[in-house]
Amino acid sequence: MSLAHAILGFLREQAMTGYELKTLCFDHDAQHFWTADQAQIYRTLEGLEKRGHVTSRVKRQRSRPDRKVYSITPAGVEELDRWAATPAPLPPLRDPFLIQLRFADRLSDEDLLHIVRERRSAMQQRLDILRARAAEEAKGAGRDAILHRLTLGAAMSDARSTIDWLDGTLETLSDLIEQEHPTEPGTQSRLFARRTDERGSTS
Amino acid sequence: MSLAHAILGFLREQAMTGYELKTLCFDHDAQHFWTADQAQIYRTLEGLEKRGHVTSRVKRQRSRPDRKVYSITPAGVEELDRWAATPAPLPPLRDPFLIQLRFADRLSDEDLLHIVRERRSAMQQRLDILRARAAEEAKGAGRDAILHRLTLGAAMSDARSTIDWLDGTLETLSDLIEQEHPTEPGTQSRLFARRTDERGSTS
DNA sequence: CACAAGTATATGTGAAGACATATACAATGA
DNA sequence: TCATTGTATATGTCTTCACATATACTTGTG
Repeated sequence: MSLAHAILGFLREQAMTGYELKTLCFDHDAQHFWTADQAQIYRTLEGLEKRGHVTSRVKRQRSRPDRKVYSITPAGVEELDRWAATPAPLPPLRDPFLIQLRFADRLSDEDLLHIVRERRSAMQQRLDILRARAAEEAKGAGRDAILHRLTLGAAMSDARSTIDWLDGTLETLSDLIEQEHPTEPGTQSRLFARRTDERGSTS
Repeated sequence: MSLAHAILGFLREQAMTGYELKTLCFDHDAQHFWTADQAQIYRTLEGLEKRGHVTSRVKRQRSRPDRKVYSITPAGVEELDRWAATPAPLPPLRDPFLIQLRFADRLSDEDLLHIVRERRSAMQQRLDILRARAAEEAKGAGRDAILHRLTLGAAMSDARSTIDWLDGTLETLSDLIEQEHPTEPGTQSRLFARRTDERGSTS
């Protein structure tokens, strides 16, 4: 269970509540490699406590709901290290967009180009966000900081290469469409308008 | 539900049984963009039949279990086209390996390099398989064939860029380790042995 | 001859994830 | 003052996916 180990990882850095794990860790730090639901986090914490990988103590608060602060146990640390050193199988290839593309032969030219362009723009947006985060966290030469930066780099490299592939795909498809029903010069439709920028935020 | 639409796509090309969908389609054609369990396929077919997107008729066989051949209905075709033209949200970034890397700061140098190298080799293997498939199916200039090749290209481009990132990561980590505890010339450990090939099958 | 592999469908079960909703109170802002 | 936002935990339910197992007959292999 990956989520459990991600939680152990964050708790090893600092004891925290479920709420903090969600808002500080999963919504920011881990955003580019693991996203998690609030409900899932709480239920996973329960499970970890049952297994003795974490412990909790409740802190009373007058003005707010009580905080249940979770700490990692030695058994939890051991489990995390064991898991982190065990090569995991590759995640299965599974992308709904590629299903769409695979079976897009009956789509109109407009719809076909549209879904690819939308995909590109969504990817560009993701890349922009990643770049912003990378710029923020550019400091630190310790092992931690370097590992953290490497994971960000993985996400960025992935987004970047996907965008490149989408651009190639767009060209292939444009050529195909043009070839299927050639237009006279001057009659060229807006469909084939070239992108104006290659890398910048397309927003 | 992506699986349902993938099934509709294959059935639009040809009426088939659940068994054929599994062995001919999902284990081969769709291997690089959607994998599916046999049980899932059968249950999804049931659901599609209830919704009127497919119909089935049973063919008696003396020597073998009966075949239940599924065909797509007009409603199914409509649903598929509608779905294929609707831009889907990006799949969430979620990779257990990046969790491992993010929290690998307490791993030994050996373990750290080991999981990255293992990952590289698994990716290389995936890429080799994809290349073999691309070589087999290099024919065809129709829309179908081109779209199919594009999806293969997506998977290959992804694997390739991941390998590049892993190579960069390996260098970063080697440098880091060397810097943390420098070795005298001649004492250099096997840890830092360079890869012998960049792109070929590392097997 | 025994055993494995291929053809074919189906069910049981459990984990993981997605989404909604309940509770409770404080501070902030329109 | 009324509504929203933030802090904080918890439960319910549904879908998707993964893994195991049952059934049944045939063909090929050692």
